[in-house]
Amino acid sequence: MTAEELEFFPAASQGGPDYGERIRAVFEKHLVKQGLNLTKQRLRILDFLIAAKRHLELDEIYLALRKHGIGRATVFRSLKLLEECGLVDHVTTTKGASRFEIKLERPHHDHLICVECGNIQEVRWPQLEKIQEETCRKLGFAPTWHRHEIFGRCRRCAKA
Amino acid sequence: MTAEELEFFPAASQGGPDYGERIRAVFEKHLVKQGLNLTKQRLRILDFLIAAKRHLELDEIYLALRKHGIGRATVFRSLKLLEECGLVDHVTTTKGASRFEIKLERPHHDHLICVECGNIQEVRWPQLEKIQEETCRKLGFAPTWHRHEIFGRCRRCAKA
DNA sequence: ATGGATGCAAATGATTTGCAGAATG
DNA sequence: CATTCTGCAAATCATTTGCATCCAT
Repeated sequence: MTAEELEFFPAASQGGPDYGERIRAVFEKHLVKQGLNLTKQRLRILDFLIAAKRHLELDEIYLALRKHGIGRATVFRSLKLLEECGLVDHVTTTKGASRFEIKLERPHHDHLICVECGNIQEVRWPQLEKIQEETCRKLGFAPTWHRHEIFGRCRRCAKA
Repeated sequence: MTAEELEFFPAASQGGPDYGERIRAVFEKHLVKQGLNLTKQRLRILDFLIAAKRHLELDEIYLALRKHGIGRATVFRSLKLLEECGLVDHVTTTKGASRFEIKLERPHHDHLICVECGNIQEVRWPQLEKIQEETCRKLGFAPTWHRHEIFGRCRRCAKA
């Protein structure tokens, strides 16, 4: 396994200059195309996700923003819109709620999920992706997305 | 990718002589150890899973067996027991209910799930397993289980 | 004005649990 | 007899929707 084949990176690796602007532009474009509006609630939810730089549960977002009068349903519907335009992805955890993250300009990655502390570590496996694609092609299976999650105990929790 | 690296097999590849007997033996042993009993309901549920040779939803089992007076809760609790002793595994599908399958003596495999017809195709990726293990070791992550599912349209549905 | 957007509360759907009676060893 | 089991119904919990109202254009 070489360095190209295996790359780790923190969720915070996203960014660069004007990252937030680019994200908002994609969102607005999507909304306009659908005849929808970029409301302040939607913007606030998106900004919160960008700032978090990690996987958030719907309720984490809701609890943080309800002081601004934003309801759970709005968070839910905004996340849906954000997924529709490819800005956001979600991870279905074993038990409990899904976790959402910004994915624009972030390479595809898989997740190591600590069942102890809930922390999610990301890992890139370009080689695995290649094998998957080849397999699907051979089988005539047309993949739209995949989920590859390893559950266990992270370094810190494994020691404790 | 060689033949050893990539192996497909139908869910019905399980079996061989006395397969059902071996499964029942594992179950009974587990129950006895816990001071529990191998009741006729539990046996019926297990047998139904063995006979099915495919991924079943809890409700499929329930609907098939309720004519024998078996309740949903019993199916639920039996599946839990069967997972505890390693006889059964479940796949969390995108939407809807989990699907359960017998796993005794079946090699680990991943799933290609058709979002159109719900069919689940299985695939073995020994090479991928190896890479995963190595990565976890490097990161000090102690894996307990993983889930690797590709969603898309199967050959038949992709054509239609 | 008109259509989209929001928040609330209630519906949904899968999963899980409490409990009283039945079955088991 | 002392537990364990079971089925029912009801509780949970995340997710989703209906609806009256609010807001932006």
